[in-house]
Amino acid sequence: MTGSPDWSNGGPTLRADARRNRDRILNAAKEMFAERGPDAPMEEIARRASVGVGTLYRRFPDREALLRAVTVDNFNAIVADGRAAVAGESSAWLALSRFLRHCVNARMGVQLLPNSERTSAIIREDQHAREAQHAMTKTIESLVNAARDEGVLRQDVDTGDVVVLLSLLLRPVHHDGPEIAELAATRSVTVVLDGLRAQPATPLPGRPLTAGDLTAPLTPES
Amino acid sequence: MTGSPDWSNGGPTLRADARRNRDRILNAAKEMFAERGPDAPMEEIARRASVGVGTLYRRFPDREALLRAVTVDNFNAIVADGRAAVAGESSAWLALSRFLRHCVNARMGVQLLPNSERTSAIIREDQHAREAQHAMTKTIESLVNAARDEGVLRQDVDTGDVVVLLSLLLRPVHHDGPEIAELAATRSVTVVLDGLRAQPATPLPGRPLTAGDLTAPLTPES
Amino acid sequence: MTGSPDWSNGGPTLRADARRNRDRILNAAKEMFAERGPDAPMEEIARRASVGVGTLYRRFPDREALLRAVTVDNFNAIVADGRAAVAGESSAWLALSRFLRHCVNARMGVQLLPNSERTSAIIREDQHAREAQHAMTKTIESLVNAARDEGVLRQDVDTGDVVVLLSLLLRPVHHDGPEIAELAATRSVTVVLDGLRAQPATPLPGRPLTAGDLTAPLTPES
Amino acid sequence: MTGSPDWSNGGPTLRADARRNRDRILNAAKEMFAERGPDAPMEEIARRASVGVGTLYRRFPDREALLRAVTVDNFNAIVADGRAAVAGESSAWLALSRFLRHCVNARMGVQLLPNSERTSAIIREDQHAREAQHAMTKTIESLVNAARDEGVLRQDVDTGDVVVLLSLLLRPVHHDGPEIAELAATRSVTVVLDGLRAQPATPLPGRPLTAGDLTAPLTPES
DNA sequence: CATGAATGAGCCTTCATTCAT
DNA sequence: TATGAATGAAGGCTCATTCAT
Repeated sequence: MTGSPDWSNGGPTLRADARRNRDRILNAAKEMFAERGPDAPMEEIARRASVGVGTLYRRFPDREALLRAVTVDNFNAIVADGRAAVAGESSAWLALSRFLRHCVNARMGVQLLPNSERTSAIIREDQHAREAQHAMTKTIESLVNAARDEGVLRQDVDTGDVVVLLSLLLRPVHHDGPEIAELAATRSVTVVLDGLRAQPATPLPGRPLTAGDLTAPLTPES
Repeated sequence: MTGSPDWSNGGPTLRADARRNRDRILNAAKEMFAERGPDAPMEEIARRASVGVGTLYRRFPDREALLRAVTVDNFNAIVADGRAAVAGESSAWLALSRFLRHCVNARMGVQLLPNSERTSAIIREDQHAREAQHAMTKTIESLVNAARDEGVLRQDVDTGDVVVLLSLLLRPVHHDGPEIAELAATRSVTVVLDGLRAQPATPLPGRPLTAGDLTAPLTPES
Repeated sequence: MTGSPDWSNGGPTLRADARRNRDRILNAAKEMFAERGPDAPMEEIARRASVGVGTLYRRFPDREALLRAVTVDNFNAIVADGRAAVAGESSAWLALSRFLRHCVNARMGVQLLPNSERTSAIIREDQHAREAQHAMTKTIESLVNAARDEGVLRQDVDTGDVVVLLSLLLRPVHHDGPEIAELAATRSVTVVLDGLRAQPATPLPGRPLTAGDLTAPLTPES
Repeated sequence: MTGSPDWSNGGPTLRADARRNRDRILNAAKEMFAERGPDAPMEEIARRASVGVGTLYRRFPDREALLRAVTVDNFNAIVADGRAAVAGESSAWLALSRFLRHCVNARMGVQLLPNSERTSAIIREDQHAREAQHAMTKTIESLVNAARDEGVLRQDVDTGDVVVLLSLLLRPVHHDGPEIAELAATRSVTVVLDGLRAQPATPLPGRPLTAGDLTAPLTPES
C-alpha cells in the first residue's frame, strides 16, 4: 500500500473492514511473492493475511488479479520514492543516488519487478498496470535526465539503463543472515552508483537504453 | 555439461548411450529451469530431452537430485570460465573483467544461481555441490586477489562482493527482444566493472565481503 | 406465484414489502432453476431477484426450502390450469387437451417437475409439498376420468399415464431459436394428444398407470 | 461403447490396458451423467471406473472432453440401433417403431441427449461430435422418410419432429421402482407411436420440423 | 430487516513419483 | 533398460451458508 487515497485501489469506496482486508491481503501477497515467487500458494497468502481463501478470492478474482495489484502497487511505491528523493536532496545526483539506495533497502526481497517475464505479460495486458509503469518510468526519467544534465551522471547512460540496473538490484538474493544481506545490498548499490558516475573508465557499448526501449507505449484505451 | 570427464557426474562410468541420455536430460533441465524456474514440470524436461519420464527418474531419483546436478554443473562452468579468463588475458583485471562478461553473456537466462534460496539449501545438504561451490569460490577469489594486488580493482572490495554482483548480473531479466536483452546485459556489466575499479568516488560502506561470508565452510564429510 | 391467498405461502401473514420480496425471489428462483437446473447458484438467484443473499436466506433457510417452495408453486399452477381448463371448455376431452397444451406452453422451460429425482425426495419429506402434489393429481385425475368416460380418451389409459406424459412434455429441451422451440413444443403435444385418443392402433402394454402408482400416499402428519 | 473398432475412439491405438481403462471410464461416465447430470463429480466417475482421477484426466483432459466423448458415443449407439432396426424388420414403420422402443428401453436413464443445452454447445464446437450427430440425423431421416413413403407414418411429420419426440422420451424420469419405470417408458412410447400414425385426428400445427431445423450444418472443417 | 462481506468445505485439475509392460 | 500409464497428494477456485454492519 502506498498510502494512496481510498479510490485508487479497489474501485468504488469499500466498506471500512473490507478495505482493511484488501490491504492486509495485498501486503501478505507482496511478502509471499517476494519470498516464494509468483506461484506462492493462495491459501498461504490468505493465512498470512489472517483471512479465509474466500475473502481473498472475493477481492482478487484470481491469481492474475492479485499479481496485477501487487505490480501496480510496487510501481506506485517506486514513484513515491522517486518524488521523495527529489524533494529531499539538494542535487540531482544525490536524488538519484538516494532513490536507488532507498529502493534497494526498502524493497529488499520484492520479487515482482519491472522486467520479470510475468510482469511483462501483466503490463502488456492491463491498462492500469501500463499506466503505473508509465508513471514510474517518467519519474525515473526525470531523475536521470536531471542528473546527467548536472554532469555527475555519466553521459552515455539513459533511463533504460538505470531501470535495468535497478531491476537487477531489486532481485531477491538469499543470504545467510540479515547482516550479510544488508551489507551485500548496500555495497552493491554503491558499486553500481560509482559505475554510473561521469569520468567513466570504460565507454559503454552500444547505445543508451531509453525509457521506450523497455516499456510498452502507453495506448489510449485497450 | 562442461566437458568434464566421465566420472565427474553420474558416478561409476556409464555406458555410452546411458551417458548420452544423462547429458540430454541435464541440458534440457538447465534450459527449462532457466526459462520456467526450478518448478518446471518434470515431464516437460523429459519431453525436451526426448526421453520418457521413467528414464529421467532412473538417472535422477527426484527433482532435488536434478537440481543438484544442474547446480554443480553451473558451478563447474563458472570455474572453467575463470580458468579460461586467466589463461587468455595478460592482466588480472582484464581476466576478471573478461570472466564477468563471459559469465553474463553465456549464462544469460540461467536461473539456478549462487545465492538463490534453493541453491543455498542444496549446497547446505550436498557434499558434492559444496565442493563445486568451493572450487568456484576459490577460482573467483584468485581472480579478485590478483586484480586487487595489481591495483586496478578497488581495494575495499573482496571476493564476496564480486560473487554478489555476479549473482545479480546472472538473474534472468525479461526483455522485449534479443537486441535489448543483449544491450542491457553488456551495458550492465560494464557499469558494474567501472564501479569496481580503483579511484572510487564513494568508499564502500561496511567491510569487504569475503568468500567465507557467502559460502558454507567445506566440512570433511557432511 | 399463483395468486393464492397470503397464508398459502410464507406462513403467518407477511408485511407487504416482505411479501413482495418473497415473491420476487420465488420468481427468480423459478426462472433460474428452469434455465440452469436445481444447482443454480444462490447468489445469482438473489441477484436476479434484486435482493441480497442475506434476504434470500432470511426467507428460505436453505436451498432445499427454496426448491420446496418452487415445487409447491408449480403444483399449484398446474391445479389452477386444470380448473381453468374445465371451466373454459365444453367437453372433457377439450378440457384435458387444453390443459396439456397450456401447461406445455406456459411452463416451457420449467425444470422442477413431477418425477424428477429431486422432486420425489422433496415430496417424500415435506407435508406441504405432499398436499400440493395430491391436489394436482386429483385435478388431473378428474380431467382424465371425465375424458375417458366421455369416450374420446382411449380406455386403456389412466391418470398416471397422463402425468408421465406431461412430465416428459415439460422437460426443457434446448432449441436453436424461439420459433423452433415453439413449433417443437406444440407439435409434440399434438402428437401425444392424438396418441391418447380412442380407436388406438396399438393396445398399450401392461396395465394403466394410476394416480397412486406415481404419488406417495397422503399421510395424515409426516 | 458401441463395439466400434479400436481406432474410432482414443486416437492412435492404445496399449491394451490403457484401452480397457478408457472404456471403463467412458461407461462409468455414461452412468454417472445419467444419474446425476453433467456436473457429476469427476472423482466419483473415476471411483466408479475403479481408476484414479489422474488416469481419468490423462485420458480426457477435462470435463468437456469427457462429455464430448460420451455424447459422441451416445449418438453412435443411436445410429447402431437405427441400422439394426432396419435390418431386423420387414416394414419401414415397424423399423421406426422398433427403433424408438429400443432407444427408450436401452437408454432409459441417459441424460446427455440430443437437444440438451450442454449437448448443443458441445456439438457447436466439436467437429467430431458434429459428425456423429449428422450420422444420427441421417439414420433417423431415412427411417422417417421410408415410413412416411410407406404411408403408415403420418404425412405431416418430418425427421425433426421425430428427433424432438425421441429427445423427450429419452429424458430420465424418476419413478418409485423399476416396474413403474418400465411401464411408464413402454406405455409412453406406445402412445407417441400411435400419435405418429397416419389418419391423425388432429392436423399438426405449423410446418414439419426437418432435420436441418435441429442440427447445425455439417461444415467441412470447423 | 436488508445487505454484502467472510468463511471454509468441496470439487476440479495438475504433476511428482511409482510401476507394469 | 526405456517407456509411458496409473496413482494420489496438493493447490486453485466456487459457492452455500453465516455474520457483522
